[in-house]
Amino acid sequence: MIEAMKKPTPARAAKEAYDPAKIEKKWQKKWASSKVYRSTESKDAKDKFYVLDMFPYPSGEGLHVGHPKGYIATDVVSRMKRMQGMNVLHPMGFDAFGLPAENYAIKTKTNPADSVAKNVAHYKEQLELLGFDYDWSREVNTTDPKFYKWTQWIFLQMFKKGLAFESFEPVNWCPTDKTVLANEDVEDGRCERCGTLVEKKPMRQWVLKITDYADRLLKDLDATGGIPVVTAREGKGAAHENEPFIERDAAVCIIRHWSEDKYLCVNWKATNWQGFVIGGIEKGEDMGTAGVREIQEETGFKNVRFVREVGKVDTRFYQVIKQVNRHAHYVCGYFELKDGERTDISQEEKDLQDPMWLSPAEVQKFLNHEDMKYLWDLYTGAKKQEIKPLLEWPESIKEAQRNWIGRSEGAEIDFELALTKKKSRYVLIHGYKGSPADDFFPWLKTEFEKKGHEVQAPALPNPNDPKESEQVDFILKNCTLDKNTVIIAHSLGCVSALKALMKSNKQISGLVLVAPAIEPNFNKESKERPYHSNFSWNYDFEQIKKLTSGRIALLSDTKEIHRSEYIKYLGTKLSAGVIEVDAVEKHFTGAQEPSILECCTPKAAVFTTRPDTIFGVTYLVLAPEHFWVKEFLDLIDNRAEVEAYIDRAKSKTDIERTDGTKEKTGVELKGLCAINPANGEKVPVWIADYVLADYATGAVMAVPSHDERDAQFAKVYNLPIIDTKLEDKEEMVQKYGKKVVKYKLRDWVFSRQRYWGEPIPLIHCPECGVVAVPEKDLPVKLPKVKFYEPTGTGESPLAAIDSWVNVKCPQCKGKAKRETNTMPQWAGSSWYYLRFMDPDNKKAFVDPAKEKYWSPVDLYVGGAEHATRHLIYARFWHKFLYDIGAVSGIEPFKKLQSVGLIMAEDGRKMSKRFGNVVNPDDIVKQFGADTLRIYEMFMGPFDQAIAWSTQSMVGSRRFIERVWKLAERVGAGKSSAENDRILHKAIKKVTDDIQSLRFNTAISTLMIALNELEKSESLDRHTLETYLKLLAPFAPHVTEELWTDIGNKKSVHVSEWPIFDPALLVEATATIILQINGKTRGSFIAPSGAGKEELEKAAKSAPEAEKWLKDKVIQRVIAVPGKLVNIVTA
RNA sequence: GCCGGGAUGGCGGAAUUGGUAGACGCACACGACUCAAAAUCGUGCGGAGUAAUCCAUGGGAGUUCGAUUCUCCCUCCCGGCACCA
Repeated sequence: MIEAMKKPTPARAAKEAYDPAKIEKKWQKKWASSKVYRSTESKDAKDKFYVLDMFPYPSGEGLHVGHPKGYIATDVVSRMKRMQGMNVLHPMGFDAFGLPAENYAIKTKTNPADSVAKNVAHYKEQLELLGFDYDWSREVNTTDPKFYKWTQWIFLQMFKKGLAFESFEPVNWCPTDKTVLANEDVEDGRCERCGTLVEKKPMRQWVLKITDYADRLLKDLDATGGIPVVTAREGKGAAHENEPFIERDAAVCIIRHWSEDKYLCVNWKATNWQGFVIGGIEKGEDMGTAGVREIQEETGFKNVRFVREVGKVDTRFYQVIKQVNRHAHYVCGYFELKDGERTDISQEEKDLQDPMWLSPAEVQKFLNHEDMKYLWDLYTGAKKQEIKPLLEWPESIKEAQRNWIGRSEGAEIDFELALTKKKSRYVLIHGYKGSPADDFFPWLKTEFEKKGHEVQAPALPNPNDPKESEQVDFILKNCTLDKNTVIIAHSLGCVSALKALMKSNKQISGLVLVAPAIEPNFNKESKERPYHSNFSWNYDFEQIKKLTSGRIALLSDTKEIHRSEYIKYLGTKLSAGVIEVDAVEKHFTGAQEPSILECCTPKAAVFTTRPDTIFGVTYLVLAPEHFWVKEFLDLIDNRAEVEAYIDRAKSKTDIERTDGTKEKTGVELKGLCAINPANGEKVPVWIADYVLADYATGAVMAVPSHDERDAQFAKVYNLPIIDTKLEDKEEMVQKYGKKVVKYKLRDWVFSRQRYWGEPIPLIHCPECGVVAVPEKDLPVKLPKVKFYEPTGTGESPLAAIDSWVNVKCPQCKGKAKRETNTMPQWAGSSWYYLRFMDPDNKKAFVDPAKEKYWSPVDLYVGGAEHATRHLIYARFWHKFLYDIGAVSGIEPFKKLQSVGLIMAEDGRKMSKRFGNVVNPDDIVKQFGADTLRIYEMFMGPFDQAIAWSTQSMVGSRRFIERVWKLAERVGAGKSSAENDRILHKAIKKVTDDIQSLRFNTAISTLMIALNELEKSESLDRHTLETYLKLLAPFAPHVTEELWTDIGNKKSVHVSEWPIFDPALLVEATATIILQINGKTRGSFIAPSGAGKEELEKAAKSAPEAEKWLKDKVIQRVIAVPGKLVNIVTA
């Protein structure tokens, strides 16, 4: 064999030495000009395969060798899939809005638009050196107005659905980058970009309501995918009532005749929908009961029996009336009829459908919907229900998202707050024609007095013809208005009360307006009331807000629709909460109106996962920012101390506050107590910064005997710790609270006070409020500016550009101003994968047919660091787009693979800072792109972090050179069985390994095959071709060169991927391992098909057996055909 | 603290349902070629031992005829979450 190798008989003229510099550029140009890698929506029956990289953020530093690792992987997969005959979409683009580009621009004093263009060009050059098969005709760039027009469009859709709203809550502020940050942009209390400690600042911000999707984002991580073919619904559902698409989960009933092998099928006349009886599953029903009920109602058959569940189909359809995508399951059951006994069914039902009994063969023909066909196949056993996860994602990333969303189930329990010594004073003001003896007033007075409060309930003069000044003066004369007073006014009494308050100009504790009287000019059509002209109806809302510190509640009776508009109006003017309740009697005229008492009773809701420990509560802790702390500040005994603590907590950064190792601090709210609803016990109320304001209710019932943190706190402040027996959780929740689910996920703070981002397409109009920019005016282009440095004032630099800011209101055409905040870096990347499907569309962000064709992304490859940002944001946007019917699936990325980082040779991260960056351009120059590609894929398991080693690269280079030399040996001879065996072993392994992204073992297989082929006596053209095909995805240039050298005209990259033939692997004999007592002692050759007994016999006669079994008694022999024989001695 | 993933020669790693542990590659050593070197090709390469053989997949136990693989406990490393009630 060595002889043969030494004297090769080259059929092909010996080529000059392998020189990548010569061939790689050549092929890259050829591929580009011949457009081999262009993707179009295929007309033929090819399967599509959408493989995507997380598109790069082009920094000024360019690529280092770590960046292309993921791109090489997708390139390998896309090339194999293409050769396997699939219609491949493998695009590339650039994500370039946001802080890094802007900071780079500021540093280098170039306009971000210019530096981004330069960086993108550089990135592209570097990428092109590596021979990727990207379809560059589909390139997108998030900073291109043609692209961000649609980013803005999606934002507007969210705005219209109420998912984008203005918030004034404290947010994360980075003092270095001078912008707010989303929770996701904060790492360990520091700005993820610059490492500065983040401050909490209350600021006006645009926020996306991602929390509305928390539950679905969590649940769909574990959803099963069902059968994709069946789930892709063409139909539009629920166009009218007779439509058989059902919005809930529905029971599909396969019903067998009582004596014959026939099945009941129905034809819906209105829709020509042919299938089985189907009906929605009602709340509390299972599929069996729903089916039986539905069969009885629709067909009249009385004696139905549910036999077994058949299977499930995931159905999705577009709900025409509501214009949303819907998602439900058809759960199919098999039912039998005992007899033909039947009740009459309504004419209505008869008109809808024609029932008929069909034989199994007829059923199959009859069905005209794929879901029904599929369920029938499940019933007959022709198909098996295949349950795959909807998301084939690494467990670690799913887990990171679960942690981030942080669902916890628990209970909310109200604890009433009361002053221990001081009592409140309630001033009750009755309305028109009323008196303190009427309606709920006497009852309310008693209730307050029971609690020890003082009540003043004046009988106002001339209730039947009230005059403003008379009433106001009477109130001021007879009632005490001070910091301890709560005014409760009803109907017209609200007017008197407000006027009295304004005139007194005294600070009070709170104000409750029960069904307030409507201003006469609020609604011109409202009928004239006799008292209208007796009042002046001019309120100074700002003054009222000040005097009440905003502690105003407005009670609205849901039965009084005409009043609710006015109350809502008052609510906005007074920035007060409107509480809508069912009054006992209309307009709160019942003898008891508990909702009034309820809203006067201060209650703090606590969230707990341990309601079973409620009898162990020894104190209550509120977050320092808690609503009730502000409310009671005036009424407690140690105001100064408490205020000082609140100030201290405010000045702490989050990282200081949440440091669990520090001793806990807090202050008691002296003079205040909380009442445990379970035993009526009064416990002290504390504030402490270990309770977080923005998680759950910001209040905790402290059970030091069962909670470590509470115990620590109790120890510090000497609070009682009582051991208590545990109650039944469910029972406690039922009695004292309600079940709730809380999430750690916060809404997405979506605005940035920076220049380089998509402008938020909204306009602030003094008359109309916040108005969306009309879609026809999109995109709102980012203006070119000279100064784009952040201002630090909480406004973006855009605010200084008057010509841009000042616009006409699209609604009233009056003077208005643009929103000047911009979107965060993550906006464009939340949907870019959709734009690749249809990058030039001017009418829509993606054409629905193209979206349907390419979705979902079949393989998505990128860094694991995006687990809780990009990947959560994109899922959120996708689900939203699904809900409005803009995309067809509920998840964007089917299979996700994370790339392991490539570290520098010194084991640290590659960074300019450490001076350990390896540039791919240099590597390509020295070794060639094919070598770099093979090396990066061969380094180790793809998802594992690994250190770069330029020295180790020579192995990959040698490998290619040996292939190059092997090709010189190719002869015209026929293929040998030996070569076929070598190849087919490799075909199977390489195909499987690329499929499951185990590139390192795929390459090792190719190396093994090469070693074997080198030793093989003959090398025919077919063998070489097959080998080149297998290697082509990894080393596209050299394989293409060798491929054309042996006379092929078409590219190797569009040749057919070899198909594994197991018959070629069968060998006549197999090596069987001989073990004695489980230890390997030798081996012997046996015929491949040898049975257990044959093997046992052969093993016993093997020479090693003789040696090791001398003087031993054989106790047992285990023979595994094709593998081994183990002889066990006593 | 909770959750997820790991630990195999000098190094990167392989062993797809429990069946010859160390494939493939790097490094290293020796040999061939050469005046010489590089390149290339060949041979060797977990540890101990002349050898027979014994020991070895982070440590300890267990299940099994047989364990890198399964179960339990422990140590260490990486990643996510974290005063989340």
